[in-house]
Amino acid sequence: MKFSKKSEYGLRALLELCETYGGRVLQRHEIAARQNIPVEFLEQILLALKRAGLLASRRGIRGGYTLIKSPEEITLGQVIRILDGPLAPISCVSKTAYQKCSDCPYATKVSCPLQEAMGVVRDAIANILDHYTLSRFALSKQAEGSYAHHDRS
Amino acid sequence: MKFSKKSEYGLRALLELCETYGGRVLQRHEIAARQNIPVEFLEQILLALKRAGLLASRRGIRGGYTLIKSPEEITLGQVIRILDGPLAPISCVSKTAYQKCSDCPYATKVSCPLQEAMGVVRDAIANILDHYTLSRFALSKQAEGSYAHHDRS
DNA sequence: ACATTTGTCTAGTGAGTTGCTCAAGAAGTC
DNA sequence: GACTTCTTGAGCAACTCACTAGACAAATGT
Repeated sequence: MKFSKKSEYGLRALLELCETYGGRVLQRHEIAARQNIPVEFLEQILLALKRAGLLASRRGIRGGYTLIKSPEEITLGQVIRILDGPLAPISCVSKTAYQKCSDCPYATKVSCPLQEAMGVVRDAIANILDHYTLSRFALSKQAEGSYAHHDRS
Repeated sequence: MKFSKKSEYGLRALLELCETYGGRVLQRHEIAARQNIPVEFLEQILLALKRAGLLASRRGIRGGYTLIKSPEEITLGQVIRILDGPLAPISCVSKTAYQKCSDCPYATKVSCPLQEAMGVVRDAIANILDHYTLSRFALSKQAEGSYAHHDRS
């Protein structure tokens, strides 16, 4: 149940791009240096985000990347889906990439216990991540209190 | 962000063991056949659950596995942690397996945006899974309605 | 006693994923 | 047209996942 480095780097990169939103462009190496990310790997991530329509880019000496949508409009859920695929913990409960499980004996039945439980988890994750905007995300760069009640994990 | 087959199989196996709880033992091949799981793989899973104290076993011709704790006392969270490790989506927010992220520039700061966001996700997942008992899980074998509101995932 | 049937343990393995790296090319700028 | 940036694609070592295999230990039946 881990998110990949790709998502992590992507989100950290967007953090930088949020800061210069509306202003100047940022180059790969600037982002990479500030966020401590391998440049060549970061590049792939930025390209993916560009193809998904979040970023614009320019080549040449004054080139670089910019956010093309406002940080209010972008959610962590979007970004993670772009870089990591669907959020669902098992694919038979995914809304964006549903797949009937082949080996599960409940696949043909009316209800599946696993599907029931994992559906709840997926909804919870999606609910949080699809309402967590980049602007709120970038906010916690400066300050912040604590959150929610703490169980183990 | 997927759970492994190990967790899935483990939970499905426990579904069977719940049914005979307090009664007879179940053998690997019975569970495997009913739940459509490769026997030898299932074995590893059952052993792990045994070492964790959820199952007891007997060898020999009348041997097999039994649940040793009541389905009320076992949660999906426990099982998944045993088979898949910590629930936390990144290790710097794990309560059971915390690790300071080495490359993150916020690691030394007071707050990290990623940690903030992922902490919320972890709490949500843990909250659901640590309160979802095996008995409730086994319940949805017979019937069930739908749950929560549906966003994408 | 001894064969049979079960669980126990350790190691191996092929396929796929992750987290990068490299190199050649295309498009801007000066 | 030289230089700088993004763009594309391929490649690759290390690791994880989902199993598989085999030797061994204990319980039972005869």
